[in-house]
This record gives sequence, structure tokens and C-alpha cells, in this order.
Amino acid sequence: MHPVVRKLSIYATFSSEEESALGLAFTQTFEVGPKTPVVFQDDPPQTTLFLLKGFASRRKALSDGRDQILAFMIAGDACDMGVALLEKRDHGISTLSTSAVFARVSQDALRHLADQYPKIRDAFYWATLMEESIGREWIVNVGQRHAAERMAHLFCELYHRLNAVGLANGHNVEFPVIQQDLGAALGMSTVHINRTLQLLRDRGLIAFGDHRLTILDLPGLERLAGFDDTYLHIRARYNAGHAGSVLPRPA
Amino acid sequence: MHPVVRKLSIYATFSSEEESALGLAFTQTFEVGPKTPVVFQDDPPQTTLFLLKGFASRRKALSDGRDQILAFMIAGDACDMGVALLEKRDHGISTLSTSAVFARVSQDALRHLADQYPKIRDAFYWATLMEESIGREWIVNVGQRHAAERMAHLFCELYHRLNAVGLANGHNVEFPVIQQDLGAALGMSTVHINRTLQLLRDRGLIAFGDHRLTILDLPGLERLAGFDDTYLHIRARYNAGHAGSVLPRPA
DNA sequence: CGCCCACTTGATTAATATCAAATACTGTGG
DNA sequence: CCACAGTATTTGATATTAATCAAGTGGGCG
Repeated sequence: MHPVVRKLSIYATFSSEEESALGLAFTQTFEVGPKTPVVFQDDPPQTTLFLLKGFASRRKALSDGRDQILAFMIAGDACDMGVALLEKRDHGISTLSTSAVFARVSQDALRHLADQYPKIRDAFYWATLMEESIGREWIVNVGQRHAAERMAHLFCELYHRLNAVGLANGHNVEFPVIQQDLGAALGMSTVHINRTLQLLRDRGLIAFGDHRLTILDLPGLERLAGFDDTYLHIRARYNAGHAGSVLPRPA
Repeated sequence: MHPVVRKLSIYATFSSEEESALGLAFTQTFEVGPKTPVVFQDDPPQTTLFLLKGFASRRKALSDGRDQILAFMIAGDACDMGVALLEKRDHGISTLSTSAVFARVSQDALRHLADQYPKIRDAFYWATLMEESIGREWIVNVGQRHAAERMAHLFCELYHRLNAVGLANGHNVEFPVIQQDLGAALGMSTVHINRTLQLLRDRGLIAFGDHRLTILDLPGLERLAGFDDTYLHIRARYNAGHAGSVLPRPA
């Protein structure tokens, strides 16, 4: 199944017509090497990127070199839904330590999809809501949780997200993130990341390395993190009688 | 001018017809006392709240009592645009130490507004993009900046947002936030908030207290915070030939 | 007056950053 | 296949930041 369909299927069940319409929209693809910023400046703002394969990070750099990862993106995620309305990008997107494949979709194609298939429109909207919700949880994470909880929480999130789109191989997931990236995501120094990783490993909760993450004790990890998957809205499901988007759409 | 119109006018200039249509939508109002959670459970999900007067906070509590403020809302802000599509709320909204006035708007009224006035639809969408952008900056704030920078950055943000909707009285703004709230917003203990406040005061950057914040040295505060107002998108402006929302809308 | 709440202060402790160096690991050219 | 360069990881020692604990001040108000 196409990664975008698989992702949106968390929310809604699509007809084969809808599925193929979605699949057709994501034909113009390109690959980006490891640790490479995905450049936007040249792109017309009428274009939106979707990540089809691999991983990417949304990030914001401060002028003095510090930088913060704002989100990890996995296959099926949209990269910049919405930014087109704003005149200036306020953050960037880069691949992690492996290469990734993106699709470029024109504004027109998206609009066409949404006009023809309200369910798809709602699914896109659901996806942005989910992303916002994850962002809120990240604020809680860096604001309130200490090192081990924070890292455990990130791992739980990633595992559940990947699992929801069928990218978890048992409790083992691809996760091409180096310790420096973890630091940038969790707001911790690399040294402290290293020591916290050891703590989680010593407790038999995870194995991490070689671009992979293995959850050895999911309940234990979730307990440590205080993890509650409500915010991922993975169980939200479209149904015919649903109230629909708040951002109003035509009847 | 109606607070919602004033807020959306940052983005677009409205005709008097559009203005009155907006004004008419926000007639069902109610007041909420200080430090009160704005209860949603009873509300049908077809309803959306707008903050018309005063301040509010979006917040998420952990089971052990820690809680994190995710955003401050000011007059004109929408409270839960979008949450209706999800089956479960993942956070709450409360007033701060003063009371606030909200308007309840039905899903139908919003849809009607947007159908009839595409500019209003885009403006709503712009507002949610702005909110997301602010959320991203909060992640950077708690993740990367240390105490004084972090607090200074929050004050800069609030000042610019309030100023943009005409709620800054010179460099003096209403800000009914007690030190405990600052701690919950910035992820710091109350004691440390107190000491950091003293530092900013001693440097002659701000005055804070009695539900008000005065910026005594804006350039100095912005320099300390490393503040760059791009992310507020306060200068984004609608114009006829604009590409429009990425979330597709009817032609 | 006396209580509650916010704020303030001081002392101590805990968490995390920083600095510096050593040890793996990876891919490359010879 | 090896040597090497460049990264990534690990470790130890120390410094700094912020949390915690505990106690006091001060104002508003029944």
C-alpha cells in the first residue's frame, strides 16, 4: 500500500477509487541523501512535500549554532502542509543519517483530491491535527520530564507511530537517528544523551544503535515515560455521520 | 472593533460586510471566573470557542501533578479550532488570574462564514498556522534557551502579539499571570522564576507584577532572548492573487 | 486580627552541561 | 586487505544551572 494511504488509513477506510486517486497524486518523487537539508527556497509555494520512504526531521536553528528538532517525520507524513499561506518559512526540514524519498504535489492536485473526495480532505486535516497534538506533547516533554522519562517518551511515541503504519517489525523499528540528533530533539547535551541511553539499556528497556531501536520492555518503558497514547489519536476513525472538520468546508 | 476581526486583520483587510458577518457570529458569549477550567466535556463537538476578552491558557497536566502551559491565548484567539475532528481532547483550557469572556460558535455558523467569505476562511487558516508556529517556537524555547533567555523570549512574544492587536498600552501590557504560571509555561520551578525575574528587573529590562508587564528596554530584551519575530508571521498579509491555503479548499 | 496566598530569600542538593580525552566504527584510497 | 581519516560513541572530571527544602515577608480581605 502507498505510504500516504497507509498513514491516512489510521483515520479512515478508503475505497479503492480513493486509494488509487491518492496513489496517483504522489508520482513525482525524488531522493535526498543523508543529513541533507531539503531545500525549499526555490520551490514555488504551490507545492507540498510528502515523505514516502525513510525519515526526516523538522528543525529550527538559533543564530549561535544551537538547534532544536521539532518533529520526526516518518513515511506517509506531510512535510509542509500549510506553510504556503505564510510568506516566510520559520524552520527547515532535513533528512537524518539515511536517505529519504519525497513526493512533490502541486497545490492544484491537492485541491482536486480534496474537492472530489471529502473523506480525503478530512483525513489530511486529521493528519495536521495529529501533528499539532504531537507538538504539544513535545512541549510537555522538554518542559516537564527529566532526562530518562523524556527519552523514554520519545521512544514510545516513535514506536507507536511506526507501528500504526506497519513499520514496526515486532518491537524493532528503523530509527536512523544518532545521539546528537536525540540531543537536538530532547534538548539535552550529547553526553547526557549517551548516559541516559545507558540507563535505559541497563534497565533492559531498549536496545538502540545501528539505526535501529528495539523496545525490549514496552510496558516498562511506558511506565517510566508516563506515556499515554491518547494524544496520538491513533484510534480516531472517520465515520459517515461524523461532525467533520472545524475548519469549515463546503456542505 | 470586534476582537476577532482585529486579530484576523493582522492577516487580511476585510470589507465592512465581512466585518459585520464576523461580528454577528460571535454573539453567544459567556464569562468565566479567574483560575477556572473552561469545561468542554458537556459541549457538543460542533462548537468552537473564541476568547473575546481577557487571557486564557492551554495546558496539559501529568498524572503526578506536574502541569505544562502550552500556549497563552489573548483576545481574538480561537480556542479549539480543529479539536472537533478528534474523538478525545488531549489538553484543557483555563483562565488565568482574571476572568475572561468567551464566545461559543456553532460548526454550522463557521462553515457558513467560510463558504460565503473565502477571505475569512483563509484568515482562520492563517490563524491556526500562526498558532502552530508559536508552538514550534515554544519547543525551541524550553529545549534550548536557558532561564533568562527563555523568560525574555516569552515576554517578547506576548508583547508583540498583544501589540499586533492593539492591546499594548505603550510598552505596558496586561498580563494576569502569576509566577507559578510562568513556571508552568517555561518549565521552571517557581523559585527559579522568581530569581530570573529579579535578574531581568535588575538589568532594567522589564517591570512585572500586579497583572501587568512593562517592557522597559525592548531592544535589550530581544537581544537577550535572541528574539526574531518572523515566526509570529505578523506581517503576512492576504492579497487577491495569493496562492491560498494548502489545505485544499473549493475553487 | 488573622489567614491565605503570592512572593522572596537562603541553604543545600540534584540534574545536567561542559571540557577533555579515549575508544570504537565506517568508509575510502592504496 | 590494510592504513587512515573522519565520525560517532563512551568515559571521567569538573562546573554550572536549576530544583528542592525550608522559612520568612507582605499584602488583601473576611
